[in-house]
Parts: sequence; structure tokens; C-alpha cells
Amino acid sequence: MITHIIASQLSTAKIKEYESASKIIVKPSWIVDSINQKKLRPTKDYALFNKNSISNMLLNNNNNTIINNSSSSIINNYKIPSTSNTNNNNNKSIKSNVRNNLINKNEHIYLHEVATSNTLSKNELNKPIEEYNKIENNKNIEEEEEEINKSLETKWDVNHSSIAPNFIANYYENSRLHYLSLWRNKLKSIINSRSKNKQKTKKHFNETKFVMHVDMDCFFVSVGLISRPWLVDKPVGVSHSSGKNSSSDIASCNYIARSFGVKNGMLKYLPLIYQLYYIRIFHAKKLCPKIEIIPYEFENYEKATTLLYNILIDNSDNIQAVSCDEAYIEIWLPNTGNEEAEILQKAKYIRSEIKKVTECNASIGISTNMLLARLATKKAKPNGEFYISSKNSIEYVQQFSVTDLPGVGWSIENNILTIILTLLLKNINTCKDLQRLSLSTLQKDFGKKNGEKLYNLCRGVDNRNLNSENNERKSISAEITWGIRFSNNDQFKAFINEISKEVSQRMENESKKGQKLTIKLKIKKEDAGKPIKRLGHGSCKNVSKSINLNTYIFKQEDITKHSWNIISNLNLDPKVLSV
DNA sequence: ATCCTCCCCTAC
DNA sequence: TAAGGTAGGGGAGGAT
Ligand SMILES: Nc1ccn([C@H]2C[C@H](O)[C@@H](COP(=O)(O)OP(=O)(O)OP(=O)(O)O)O2)c(=O)n1
Ligand SMILES: [Mg+2]
Ligand SMILES: [Mg+2]
Ligand SMILES: [Mg+2]
Repeated sequence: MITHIIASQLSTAKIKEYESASKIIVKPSWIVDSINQKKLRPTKDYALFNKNSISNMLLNNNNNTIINNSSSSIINNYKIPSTSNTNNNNNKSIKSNVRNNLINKNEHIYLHEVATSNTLSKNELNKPIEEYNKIENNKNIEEEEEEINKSLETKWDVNHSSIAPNFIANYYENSRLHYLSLWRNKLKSIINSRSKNKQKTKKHFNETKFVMHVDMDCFFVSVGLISRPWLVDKPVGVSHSSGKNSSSDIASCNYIARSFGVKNGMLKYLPLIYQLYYIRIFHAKKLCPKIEIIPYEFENYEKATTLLYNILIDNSDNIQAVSCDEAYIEIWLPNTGNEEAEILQKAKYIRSEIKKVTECNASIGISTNMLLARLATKKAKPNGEFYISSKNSIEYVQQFSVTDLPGVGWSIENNILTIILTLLLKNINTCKDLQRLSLSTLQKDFGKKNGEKLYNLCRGVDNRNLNSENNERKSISAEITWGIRFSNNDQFKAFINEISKEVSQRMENESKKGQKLTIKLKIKKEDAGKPIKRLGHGSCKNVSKSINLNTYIFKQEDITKHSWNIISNLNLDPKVLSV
């Protein structure tokens, strides 16, 4: 019930914490503006899709037809990316006038130099400094550092940082993670409103339920290779920058690149100075010097997504949207005694349709629950289908590593590893080992719910139904953690105003209002070095502050006002906002 | 007990 | 050069 002074909510200890944080070099390195939804106004059907500007096909949603044109005769209509014609010899399909414009932009296609390098799991960025191999008094390093210092001041940085005009729009147009979230929300919204209706009318007598998990193979790469067939046998990754010593994320890499150890989300390259300092961070060029980098094609991903979902709609009894390249579908088959062969046949058919229509490969995992279907996809990839019987599932699941389990990532894996090492004196981490830990042990270490979840997951037990969770959106937020560089309070405030506008628009698009406002900030740590990523946030401490307003708001000026109110109460010294 | 705030974690 | 978003589950620990 706090409406104004944030500090009044804080314990003394916490106030101190914020004060000291604000004195550390304090730079808000990212800002999040978020409004939790507690109530929505009467919603016009599909208002979201009519208003949004980003796309065509995903958004051309007439009433109940989720996505139109769901027959397999669709022409996929991919846009030919202008940069795909950089291979002069092989690509006959590109018009010559287009080619002439772009012939000098070849650098991202040929990357054969052997880079002196090293990969990153983003979590490793947060490891304590002592885990890195610090090298001092090295002249070359210092020189390079000098260069990096200089480069940080370049015009490019200024033009792309948070004080540049149109920063937010430009940023979102190029952020793959933004698109991932945007598309996921839209798909969930479309699919959820549809599957509800369907479930009501369906009853199943003498039928067996199967769950399929459908996921495109190296999605961004597969789409990008449609117009670059000469690269299909080479290691390929999708990334923004193509320069040989530039550093950017690889969003997706193909299976050839993966055979070298390259992974989605890995840095394309890590500058030499960071390689020496962060010896645990790998990068693609080190693992696979010949990796070819191709650019993003967001419009075409969206088209492929539309085509994919249309096929799934036509071939299932229920769908749960997961992401732009992935969904669970439910299929009921009559009990004939031959269901397993039939469901495999069905999967083959769906995969062939996807291939035919999208020109990309999909893989399908099949079982009787979502978890086992998800695990089956791991066996199915690439370009295959795989069925896991529920009969021997407890034994079958033993072969998977704990990170294969959905919900188990880097942190939980490490915790499990520690426990297994302590209790079982083993240094491996499979579901077989996890099955040896008791429910109470797991609950003691991971909490009541998480412990139970782990206990069930490692046995292949999953009682979720498709779309069983409450489908209503609970929050709407906008956040940017890249390019945030302020030199004074006015710039900071202007940014808050802009991001509030973004949040406001998103709320208006869904005819929603919110009552709880949360601000999230990243504050540079005292000992943080230069960010590894250009214009990145580097090592930061996260702070979040929320207030429960007495009223529901959605207007930009209200969001801005309350947001700035919160921020002011954090007592950030304007000077610490400088870079 | 239950709720609330401020986190951390995970997924794509 | 280069675009590190976002929603939701859940735990710790304090307030009610
Ligand atoms: N760290 C990540 C992970 C994924 N993606 C994007 C690019 C991927 O192509 C797409 C789908 O993610 P998947 O996890 O399904 O990975 P892929 O489809 O690339 O490979 P696969 O599914 O074959 O393992 O999401 C991303 O930008 N960054
Ligand atoms: Mg995929
Ligand atoms: Mg996927
Ligand atoms: Mg996992």
C-alpha cells in the first residue's frame, strides 16, 4: 500500500545497501520499466494484432483464424536478403541490379583467417574475478587496451547509445531477443484464445493421447541458408557483425558449426585482451575459425514461423506455443493397437510438410507427456523424429544430463553437481545420479516446489497438460541493457520518458492497465572492468524497486512520473550516471 | 499461515 | 562496429 516514498518501505539495512550501491561508480546500466497487470479493461479481440506494426503474416489475423492460409499450398514468399548475393558465382537467382549495389559488402561471407582466440557462456561473465587468469605488465595488452579505450569513444558508440535519436526504436528493430519475446507473446496469445474453444468441444473415447514437441533445426541459420545454398555444407552462424575481430553474439549456428563446439548464444569473437583475462570464455572463431557469418532476416523468420504454425494447426488437436520455432501439439489416435507406428508416421508427415512449405528442417519428439516429448526432440535432432515410450521412461531418462531437463540451467546444474559429488562421490551429472537423491534431500537444497519438480523431472514424470497454466498475461515490460550511456541526469530522465512511452504503447495495444510498477536497474559494480560486449553493461549489480499504486495506469506520463519518482528515491547521484 | 518485496533463475 | 528481451516460477525473509 505504498504510494509515494519508496524509502519508507525499506528496512534500514536495505536503505544502506542502496546508498552504498549508488556510490559505487554507479551507472545505471540498464533500465526496466514494468507494469504488472492486475486487471484488464474489456479487450477488443485481437487488438494486439491489428495495431502492431512489426509484421505482416503473423499479424494478419482475422477473427478466429489464427493465422490465415493454413493450407500446404502456401507460397512461402521469403524476401531475398540483399546480402545473400555476396557469393558472386553461385547465386543465379538474385537479380543483377541488386547485386551491383552490394557487391562490395562481402566481408561477412569470407572469414577464413585463423583467429587467435577462445567461448562464452553468459553465466561465466559473472564469475568472481579470481577465477580469471589475470595478466599484468604486458605491454601488448596495454597497447591493445589503449586501443579499446579509444574505440569506446568512437562516433559509432555515441550514435548507437541511449542518447542517440531514435535509440529505442533502432535498438528493438535489431534485437533478436526482443523479437523472440515479441513473437512468443503473439503466438501464445493467438494460440491460447483458439485452443480454449477447441478443448471444450472435444471428447475422446477409445483414443490415446500423444504429445509432440516440434522444433525447427537451427532456425535462424536454416532460414538464412535458403538464399545461400552454397553455404549448406559449411559451418554457419547468424550474427550482427561480420568483421574478423569484432565481437557479437551468434544467435544460431548450424550443426556443422556445432560439431566444433560452437553454440547458440556464444560470442562470435573475443578480443585478444579479453581472451587473456577471461580464459574461461570461449568464442566461435576459436573453436571454428572457418565459421561463415550470415546476417539476420527477421522478416523471413516471421514468415517461416507463420508457415510452421499453420501446419501445426492443421495437424493437431491442441497446441501450446513455445516460441517462433517451437510448439507442443497434442494428437489423439484411435486405439488400434498400432498407435506407435501411426504416430511416427504422422510425425514424418508433419516434418515433410514443414520442409516442403518452409524449406527448413524440423525435428519432432513424441511421447505421452510434454517432458518426454521435449527430451525426445533432443534425440530426434537434427532433421528427425523420435518416440519415447512411457513404458520404460524411468530407465530411459537416466541417460540424459540434468541440463537436458527443462528448467535446469547452469546454476541448478552446478548445485546438483555439488550435491552429487558430496553425497555420491561422483563427478558426473546425469538423471540416473539425480534419481538416487531422495525427495527430502532435493527439497532441502532446492526448496519445496523445486525439489519436487526435480524429483519428478529426472524420472520422466510430468503431469502438465497443454495450455494448463493460466493464460492471462500478468505483466508487460520493456527493458534495454545495451547501449545505456548517460552523462547527466537529463539524459537519464529523457530515456525513462521514452521507455515509459514504449511500455504505455504496449499496454494500450492490449487494452490493459496496471497497478504495480516495477523499475529495474543495473548498476555497474565497483570492480567492473570494461564490458566485454561493445556498448554492453559489463559486470553489474541488479536492483529492483516496485510500488503498488492505488490506481490503474497505462498512460506514458503516468508511467514516467511514477518511474522517476521511484528512481529519485534511490538517491542516485547524477554524476554517477556518467560513463 | 499467508502475503509482499526483492531478488535469482530459466527459456527461446 | 552491433543491437545482453522478457514473462513467469519460485525462494528468502520480513510484515501482517
Ligand atoms: N541464445 C539464443 C538461443 C536461440 N536464439 C534464437 C535463434 C534460434 O535459431 C532460435 C530458436 O532457438 P532454438 O533453441 O530452437 O535453437 P535452434 O533452432 O537455432 O537450434 P536447434 O533447435 O536445432 O537446437 O532462437 C537466440 O537468438 N539466442
Ligand atoms: Mg530450434
Ligand atoms: Mg526452439
Ligand atoms: Mg535445461
